[in-house]
Amino acid sequence: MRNSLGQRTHVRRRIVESATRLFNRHGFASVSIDEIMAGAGLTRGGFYNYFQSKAELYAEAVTFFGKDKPVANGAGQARDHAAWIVRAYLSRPHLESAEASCPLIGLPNDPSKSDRSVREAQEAAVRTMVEIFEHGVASEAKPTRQRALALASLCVGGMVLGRTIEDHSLADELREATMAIAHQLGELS
Amino acid sequence: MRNSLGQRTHVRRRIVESATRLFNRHGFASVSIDEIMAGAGLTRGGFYNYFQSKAELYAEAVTFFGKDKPVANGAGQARDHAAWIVRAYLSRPHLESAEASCPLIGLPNDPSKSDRSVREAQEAAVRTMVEIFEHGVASEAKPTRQRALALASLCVGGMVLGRTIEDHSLADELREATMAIAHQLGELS
DNA sequence: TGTACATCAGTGAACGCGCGTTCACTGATGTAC
DNA sequence: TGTACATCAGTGAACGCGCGTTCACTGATGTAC
Repeated sequence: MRNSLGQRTHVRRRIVESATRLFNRHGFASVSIDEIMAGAGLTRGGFYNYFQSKAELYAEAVTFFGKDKPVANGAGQARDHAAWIVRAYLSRPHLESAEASCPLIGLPNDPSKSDRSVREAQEAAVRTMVEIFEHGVASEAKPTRQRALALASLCVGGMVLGRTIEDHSLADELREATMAIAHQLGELS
Repeated sequence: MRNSLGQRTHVRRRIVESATRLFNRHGFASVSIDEIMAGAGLTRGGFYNYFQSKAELYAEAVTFFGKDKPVANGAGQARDHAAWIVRAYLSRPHLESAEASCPLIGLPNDPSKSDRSVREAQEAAVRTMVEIFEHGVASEAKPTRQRALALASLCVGGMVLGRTIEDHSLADELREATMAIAHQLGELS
């Protein structure tokens, strides 16, 4: 199975995609390399042909969070795009989705034990999120940065809490209350 | 060392206190029974004289979160007490403290893998927090419940993000922005 | 009061399991001739 | 075009470690007499 460079690149991307899906949903510690590789259609041992460690892959998966989102570029330039993002972020599909998710929701419990690269990637993800909100908040809503920071807290907090609640009606109530306040905050609607 | 019932109760409380401190700070998975027992001045093996499993202890430690806080009873009846709580919750000491913390900040990454009792305890902690805010929000700030739910999201989200950020100036900025918006939200200041 | 025995909180070694990581091997593909 | 060999992506067994849990043991305290 000696594959060309194109094959290698393709396989590598499949691993990163599988990892992104799993890490963003379950967090660093709760995902095994076995699961990641199975998700990419491979077996455990091949992992180290592509990455030096689990932490390196995690950092790579998280680093690009947001970077490739449509809202982060192009179509996302409109000043009210924060509204769109908040609605998507705090939507029921995002709450319940087993697929797409945000890495900030499943942050490792104890970042102090993590690699430097892991922490840097997480921090960069936070900055990216805040920047997206900062550019997306209505320009007349000042101070813009303060609101962007609070929006980040609201979105992440709402999802963290929502995911721990099994009672669907309470989870929905929390999600919708958070969304309503977030919209007020950004003067988004 | 055959101790009286009073001794047993005392030792048991020491274990729970040690566990609360560690779980609230680091989360369920990142704390070992060794560490908990060392924190109580004992060794590993004795743990099962007091608890059936790590999950049972975690549930007990989390269940009483907020129940014994001064803000939750007595002095906390004043209508603006949410202001006091929010300030304490989003304070720099709480962000940086290695001691006191809130179990909701270090929620296990993957609650779906946890015991039923663990999830129920977490859910109860969320409800407690929301209730405290609901009673503490200024009565003229309506809808009270919606604001209480959003406050919970803000507080937890702010701390989760703040704890992942190493850059102190960014962490402080986020903390303060979140606090400012929270105060506006509860019409608290 | 003193002695023998029973109890049981606490100890620390050991077990089992999951998982990150390593490694010897395989077999399909590419290259040399 | 066909054959022999080299490469290396992928495999799966094995290793090492951490940690939850179990268990045989110890030794201080309480009780019976």
